[in-house]
Amino acid sequence: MVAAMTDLDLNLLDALDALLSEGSVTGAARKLGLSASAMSRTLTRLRNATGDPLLVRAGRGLVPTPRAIELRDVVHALVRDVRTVLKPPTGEIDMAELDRVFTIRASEGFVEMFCGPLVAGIASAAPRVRLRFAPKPDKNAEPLRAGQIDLEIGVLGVSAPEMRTRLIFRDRFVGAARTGHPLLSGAITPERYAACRHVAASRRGAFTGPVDAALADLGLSRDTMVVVPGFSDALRIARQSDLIALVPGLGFRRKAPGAEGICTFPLPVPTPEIAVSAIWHPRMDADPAHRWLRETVIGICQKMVPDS
DNA sequence: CCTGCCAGAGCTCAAGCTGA
DNA sequence: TCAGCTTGAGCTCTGGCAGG
Repeated sequence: MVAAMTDLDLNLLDALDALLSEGSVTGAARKLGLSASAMSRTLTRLRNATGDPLLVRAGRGLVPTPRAIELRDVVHALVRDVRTVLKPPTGEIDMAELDRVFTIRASEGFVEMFCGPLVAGIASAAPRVRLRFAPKPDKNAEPLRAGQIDLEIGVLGVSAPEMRTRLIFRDRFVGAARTGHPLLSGAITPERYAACRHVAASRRGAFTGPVDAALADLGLSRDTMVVVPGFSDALRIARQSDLIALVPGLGFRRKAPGAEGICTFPLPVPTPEIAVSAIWHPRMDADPAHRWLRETVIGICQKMVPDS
C-alpha cells in the first residue's frame, strides 16, 4: 500500500537515492553507514510506500524495475534540494549587498552621542543598510517581541526575561550647572547641593529619583522645580537658569552636543551605577545580519567608551 | 509547561536462503 | 564456498499522551 502524506519520512528518500544509485543493498548500506540488514528493511518500507518492487533479485544481485529507472534522476535531484533547504546557514553574508532596514530603539541622549560614528561605521561596511532610530517612550518589550524593534539600547528592565542582552558600558550620573554658577565656587557638599533648585529628566515625569533617596539618608531634601522628558532639555534649562541638572557623566567626558556653557561635577551623594546594554529578542540570535548589526553597534560604542 | 510512561520505528546481530 | 539479500529476535531511541 502506498504511504499517505502523513507517513512521509524524508529519510526514505535518502535511502532510495542511495539504493537507486548503487543498485545494491550492501552498497547503499555502506554509503549511508548502515548495516545491510537495516538497508534491506528500508528497501521493504520503500516497496510498501511506492507500491513497486524497485529492485528485484537477479542472481546474487538486484536489478532496477522500470519504475526505479524512471525515479532515479528525480529522486537524486529531490535529495539534493532537500539538503540545500535543511543545510544550516553558513553565517557568512555579503555586507556590500545586504539591503535591509534595522530599527534601533534608544534614548535621545544615546542617539545624540553615538549616531554619528554608528552611521559612519555601518555605511562604510554595508552601504545599502538603512537605520531607523525609534523613540523610547518606555521599556515596553512588545515591539521587540513583535519584530518592530530589532535592537534596543538601554538599561535592562525586568518585564521580558527571555531577551538576550550584552553590557555595552557603565556610567554614573553627574551634576551639571551653568558656567559661573555660585554652587561651583567652593566645595560641593550635600547641604549646598540640596539647597539649590533642580531640573530633572524623566520619561515618566517623576520629580524624585535615586539622588533624592541618597539625600534623604542624610536628612536632606532638594527642590526639583522642573521635570523634562530628556537630558538635552534638562541641559538647555540648566544653561539658561540657576537650576542644577542631573545627567549621565559619559556624555560630558565626550563633549556631547549641548555641553557648551555647562560645568559638570561629581555628585556629593552616592547614586547607583547605570549599566547600558544591547537588548534583542532570541528570535534574532542566529540571524547573521542581526549578529553583524549588534556586534557593530556594541563594538563602535565600546570603542568610544574604552574605560567603562 | 514539565515529566514519566508506553508504543512503535529503526537499528544490529545472527542465521537462513539463493545463486554464481 | 562465498557473496548478497532477507528475516527473526532483541535492544535503543523517539514521539505522543496523560497526569501533576
